[in-house]
Amino acid sequence: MKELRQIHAQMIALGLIRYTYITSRILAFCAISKNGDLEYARRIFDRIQMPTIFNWNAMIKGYSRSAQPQFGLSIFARMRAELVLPNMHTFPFAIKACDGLSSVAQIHGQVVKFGFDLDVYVVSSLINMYSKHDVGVARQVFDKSPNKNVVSWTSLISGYCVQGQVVEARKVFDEMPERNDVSWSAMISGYVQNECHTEAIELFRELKERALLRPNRSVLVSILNACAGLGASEEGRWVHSYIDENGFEYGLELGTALVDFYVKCGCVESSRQVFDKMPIKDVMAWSAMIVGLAINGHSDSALALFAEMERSKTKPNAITFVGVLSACNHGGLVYKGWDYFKVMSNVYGISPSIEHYGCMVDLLGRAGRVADAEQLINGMPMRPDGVIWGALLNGCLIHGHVELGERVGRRLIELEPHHSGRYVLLANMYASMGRWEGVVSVRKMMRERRVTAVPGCSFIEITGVVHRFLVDDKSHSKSADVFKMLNDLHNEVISSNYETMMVQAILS
DNA sequence: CTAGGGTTAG
Repeated sequence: MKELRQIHAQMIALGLIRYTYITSRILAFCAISKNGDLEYARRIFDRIQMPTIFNWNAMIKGYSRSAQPQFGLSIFARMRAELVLPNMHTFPFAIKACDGLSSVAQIHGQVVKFGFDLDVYVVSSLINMYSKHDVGVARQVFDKSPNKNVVSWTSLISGYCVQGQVVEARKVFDEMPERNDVSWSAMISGYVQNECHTEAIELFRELKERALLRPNRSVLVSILNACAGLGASEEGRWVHSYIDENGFEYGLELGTALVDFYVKCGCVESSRQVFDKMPIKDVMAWSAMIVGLAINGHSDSALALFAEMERSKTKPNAITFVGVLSACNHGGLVYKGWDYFKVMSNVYGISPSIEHYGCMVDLLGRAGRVADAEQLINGMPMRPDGVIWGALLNGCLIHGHVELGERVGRRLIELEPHHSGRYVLLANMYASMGRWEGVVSVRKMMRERRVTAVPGCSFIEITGVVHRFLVDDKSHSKSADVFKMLNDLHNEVISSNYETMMVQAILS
């Protein structure tokens, strides 16, 4: 871009600017290229007296992929006001610049008016844009269109997926006459976006077995997502070796997806190895690693990595601070947590979200500072949700603040009357204080409201077999060994003066 | 003379 500006300046100096063809090429590069400069393109564009359709299209395209696609529409409107005729290249980007259902419909009118409603490119753009707002309309356009190709089919799939209609999407996927890597990718990532992780992995296995297509990067990213959601470490590790064997680079998306996958499976070392190998790291990559260290209990490493991130001049965002604050939370670092909470808004201008408040309430509550936590909640700019009150109640439970706990617990139950865990927490608090009449009243309320406690369960995958454990579950073939191990661990914790350690952690 | 659509991380 720097070189281009120099060339452009020389052209102006030499009077070559009247060679409109070259100016057009420069304009197009600035507007469209990934390392271009849309503002600069706009300045060139504004000085052209009679822009050609090529110039107009370049500007519309540039804006349509920018942060303000609406400007693309206003360029299109200006173009029409100057009575310039659009061509087939104009519409895909004018459509992409639409921000709502009504603007799509208006552009659709223009498409019909100029007779481009048979063009596959234009039609699939329309289907894609309609499906973001109303997949029914997208379907109508699709059904009416005589020229369908793999792209229009794929647009319809992602449309259904965006609307949460995965079953419909799958029907379309099964019906389509031919599929390419993007269609597979759209269907698999659609499953993942709708939390249908198992279906995503099944479809991925089908793709592998058919061996028609090599999974592309976006498929791999989506599958890693699914593996992360399921804790399917075997499948994810397979993907990792596939990535290495096939020479895929640890780019931002794929690298971050790998980091996140390992983090969610609790393999902090593997995730750190991938992270360290990533040649370029952006906010998301740093955040994934920091959050990962934090949720796996490596508070010090998480905070050290945050310091490193600051040194690398990568600007942290709201998610980064979720990681930083939860690191403080897991490490019991109350004062540091407060400091970071202030740094977040004062230094980085990030206003705390409900998640950040959740971390702080949790942190204060666990440290026994329930009054401070309550004060923080009262000062929140947004309405506290169940997570916030739950964190406070948990603090009350740990530190025996029965009056506040009771108040919060009752409030929480009214806020989420069908959430069994809230009743259980309150009942546990009564039980811990020996207030059995309280326990009985909570149990009674649950019975009357027909709220049943969902037993907590956890999964672990060992050599491809998933083992499931419920509370007090003795059905597993090795359950005697499991309970013996638990008992040994419990005794070890008791004898190693665990409480003193906790108090030190909280006071540090 | 130049150019167009669908998938992709925290």
